[in-house]
Amino acid sequence: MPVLLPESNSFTPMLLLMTQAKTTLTIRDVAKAAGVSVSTVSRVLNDKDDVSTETYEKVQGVIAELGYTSSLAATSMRSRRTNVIGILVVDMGDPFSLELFKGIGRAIRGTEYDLIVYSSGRIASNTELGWERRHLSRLDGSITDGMIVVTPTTNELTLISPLVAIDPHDDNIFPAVISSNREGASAVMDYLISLGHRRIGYIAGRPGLLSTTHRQQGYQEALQRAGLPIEPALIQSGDYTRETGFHCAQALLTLPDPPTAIFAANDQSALGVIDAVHEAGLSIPDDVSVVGFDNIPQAARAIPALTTVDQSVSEMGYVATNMLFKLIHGSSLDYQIYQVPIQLVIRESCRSIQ
Amino acid sequence: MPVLLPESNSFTPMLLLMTQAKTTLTIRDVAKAAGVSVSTVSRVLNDKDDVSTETYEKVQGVIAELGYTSSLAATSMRSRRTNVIGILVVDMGDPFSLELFKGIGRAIRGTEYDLIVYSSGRIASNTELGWERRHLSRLDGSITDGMIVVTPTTNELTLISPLVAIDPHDDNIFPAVISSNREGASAVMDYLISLGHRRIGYIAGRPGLLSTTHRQQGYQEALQRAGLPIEPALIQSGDYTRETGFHCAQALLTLPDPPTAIFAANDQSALGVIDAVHEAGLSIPDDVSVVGFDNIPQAARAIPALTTVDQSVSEMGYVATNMLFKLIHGSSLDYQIYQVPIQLVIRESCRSIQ
DNA sequence: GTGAAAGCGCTAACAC
DNA sequence: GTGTTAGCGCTTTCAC
Repeated sequence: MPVLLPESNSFTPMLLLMTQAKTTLTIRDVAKAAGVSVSTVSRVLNDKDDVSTETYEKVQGVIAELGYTSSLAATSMRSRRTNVIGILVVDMGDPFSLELFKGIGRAIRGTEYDLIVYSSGRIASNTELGWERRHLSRLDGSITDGMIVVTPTTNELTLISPLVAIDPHDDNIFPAVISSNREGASAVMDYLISLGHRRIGYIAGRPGLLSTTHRQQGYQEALQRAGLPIEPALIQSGDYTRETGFHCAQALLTLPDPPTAIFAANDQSALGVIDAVHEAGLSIPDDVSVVGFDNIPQAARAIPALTTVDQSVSEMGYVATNMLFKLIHGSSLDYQIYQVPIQLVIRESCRSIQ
Repeated sequence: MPVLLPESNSFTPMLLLMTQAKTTLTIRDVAKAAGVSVSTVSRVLNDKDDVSTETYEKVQGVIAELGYTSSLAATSMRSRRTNVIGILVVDMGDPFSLELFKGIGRAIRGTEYDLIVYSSGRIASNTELGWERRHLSRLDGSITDGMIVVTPTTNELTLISPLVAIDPHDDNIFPAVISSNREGASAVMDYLISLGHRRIGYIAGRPGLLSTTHRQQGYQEALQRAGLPIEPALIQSGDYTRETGFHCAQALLTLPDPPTAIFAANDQSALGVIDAVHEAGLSIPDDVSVVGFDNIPQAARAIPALTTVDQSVSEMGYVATNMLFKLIHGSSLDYQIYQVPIQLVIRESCRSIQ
């Protein structure tokens, strides 16, 4: 509900035009004001050492006085180095990206680098193959010194500056930071199995996503390692939503031989499981143990009294940024692929059987 | 803990160099390949109508084949219109910015605009006066068609393209989106007072922040409106943290005549209040009613069974973006200042007195 | 130590 | 309809 304040009556951008009147301040303006040539100003801007102290200070004074800043566009075009790193994301608002930003923000703080997050509104072009490549080349080699890309396919990317991929879904040739979906799911299963559970229900993620596949792989691998059977009836195909989690859990609970534990592939479906357990008049963990998995610590921890798997996506952002710094700087990497560790947050939602 | 995968042994950027070998693809390459002039390619790129269908398709074919994308830097420099809007934030990772991104992402989705979030790592320059201006002019008038700025001071900003300010702390002359801190706090108090509470404790925010001042104003105004006294003993100076919230609440609860309700200025201090109430062996709401305030719905709602004030920062981002679109498009604004509505989420944490 | 001038990739006159 | 050309603001030789 828009609140119209007094001053807002039929606003026309008058004031705005006033403040916009000023034309862009260029290096020529600074040169003119300082009584030197543009090249001298450029030298001062880039801290070249062949400028006399006297001139340097005079120019710096003028720059400060005028409040001049070089245009990113012009600088980018002319020189390789911009001190800007870029992040390419599909959707600015999704939790994964947001979590990533935290880590990237942390990594960049205190450095001399600036950060540009680039995201396109044209959804059509985002589903279309090759959008990453197109957006990438818009920044790469001009505005940014290096890029972090959150995209499933990196194979077809060709670029000029260093790149670090976040959770690539192909055999990528770039340095990358990857999730521990399989390992995390395995760890959950090992834990449940160690508690004595033998029949463990699984609520899978949205079909088609790699996280779904990997988490389910972890589930199955752990069973196999423990010599337990993989029962199709215990595996419900979910979609990472609470509603579906609810229905899947109901299906599991009404099985002739219901599982003693349920493992949900993300926080939302875990919530659905909790709903279903309560609706069935059962209690956690007395009747059934419940575990959830999530990328984002806060999401997982927001569910009280539920054992969860944390896997910090923000850590992925942090590591990726530091890898990129190294690449830009020309140093060799400590690892080409970094797998973020997982953490099992154990609460009272699981009960030991016997 | 870094996980070194097999392929990561002493990695040197060999592969990378290979993929980086390709030099930037320019408009000239496309022109050459299509057998036309650069201006024709430019015309095709910008969908000018004076190109023959034949030529148009030939050029488009080459563009697609080569995977060419125009350089943002070059385009920005030459033409006013880039179809990119920029957001300037101090800290990429703070909850306020992240929440804003959600709304901005939502607003931009499906439009023809791209989004650039700009943030600087140089913390020193961020505390320094005028950083906004410097960063702004780096993008403004070159890369972006308009900007959204999250900064307390907007007075000294001069720019070329439209600007929308988020929660400016000065008498700004730009279109802005502002918080409802005062109104929200007032609404909470009206609610508590309507329940019959007369002695309401307040845990203030971090001194120096405008949100702190405004929320406290709301607290005091509501008391005055109701003809109730403002008792200094009931107002604790907090800092938006859980720990301080805890200590402040303890102080309130051990008063000779303790309040029947406590209003915490944010979600964290509300958590501290809950801790203190429980530690004192008291219960909510039987012994004391508790309310929390927060900008971010999720934060406030994450506290179970606590009445909270929501004020969606993401909504601020959404509205700001749409205001900016209008400005860029040259349309007049519906309002120059938009105040985001607040919402009281009432749960069982408050008890009616008498 | 400083200036003049070329040109980065692109767009927008202006020719033809 | 299409090509030629002059810059946008900047960095970087190359003179002086």
